[in-house]
Amino acid sequence: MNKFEQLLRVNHIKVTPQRLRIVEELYGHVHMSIDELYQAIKKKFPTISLATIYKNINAMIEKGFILEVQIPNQKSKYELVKPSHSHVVCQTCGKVEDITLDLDTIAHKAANLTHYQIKEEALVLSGLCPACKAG
Amino acid sequence: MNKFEQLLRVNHIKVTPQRLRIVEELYGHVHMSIDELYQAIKKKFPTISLATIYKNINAMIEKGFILEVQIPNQKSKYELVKPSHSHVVCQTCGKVEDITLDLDTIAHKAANLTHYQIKEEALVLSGLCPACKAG
DNA sequence: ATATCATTAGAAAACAATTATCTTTTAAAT
DNA sequence: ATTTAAAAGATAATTGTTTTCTAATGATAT
Ligand SMILES: [Mn+2]
Ligand SMILES: [Mn+2]
Ligand SMILES: [Zn+2]
Ligand SMILES: [Zn+2]
Repeated sequence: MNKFEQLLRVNHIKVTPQRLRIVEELYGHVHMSIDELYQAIKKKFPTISLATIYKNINAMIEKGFILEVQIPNQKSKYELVKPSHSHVVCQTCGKVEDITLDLDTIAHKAANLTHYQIKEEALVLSGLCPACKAG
Repeated sequence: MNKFEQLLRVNHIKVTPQRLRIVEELYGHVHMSIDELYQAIKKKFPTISLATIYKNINAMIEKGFILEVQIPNQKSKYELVKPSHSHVVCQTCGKVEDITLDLDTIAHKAANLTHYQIKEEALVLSGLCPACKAG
């Protein structure tokens, strides 16, 4: 049993070929929008329905092993859950990359200032990637 | 000439009663979704069209004096541009608050790690507000 | 103040994104 | 192998956003 099949079983979600391809795609591409997923999966799975993508993405978010990443001026991307991290986005070419930054200090400061109990942090930094900066 | 009228003129956008109400509402409520704006403005302006809200919000974003704030599990909110700041959101009641945090260190670290030129930062912290934490 | 012109508001239609419904198929447990 | 609940796929319905068109209005010049 491969790791993607395991991922689905561990999360008590039935293993189907469509779901396996979704997690395989996300593993390979890291961040994908609904439509990017749909287009990618259609190549090997021409009959898949867009509704299947939506339903499964929502189910997987519900189960907690994939995550929505909101990006300014783009459709949301989805990714497999992994250790908490932030994102940098290129305003020119749209590329999205992971970056690990320690937000603990910031989060504590925020908790002290607002008296909120902070549970999640979402940081997106936008700018120019090395390629677009040069070109 | 009041400050809202000025805000529109300074940004080279024609002053209309509908636009004045939009910026007045945003000034009063700080963060509002399209629909919250629509409902609020309809009270004093029953004939306003939803398309007018959309068109004006987009125009004002274009001009650069209002800003979209993306929030997990909520529709985007819009606010008048003011000094850069972050947001805390209550996962229970949905309340959104401003918080001023210094992200410069983080942004520089990110620039060094990724070689991106960072131009904007969007940080949203989610958790429980004091009221929901207690109740 | 009035006339002019470009822009905007409003209404409706068009378009896009997402969710719900229904039937057939399929995964997995017995 | 049989059974059963869940999922896929197709489609319709819903929701969200943009476009189009015409009448109204704000800005500018007279
Ligand atoms: Mn990521
Ligand atoms: Mn704000
Ligand atoms: Zn780039
Ligand atoms: Zn709350």
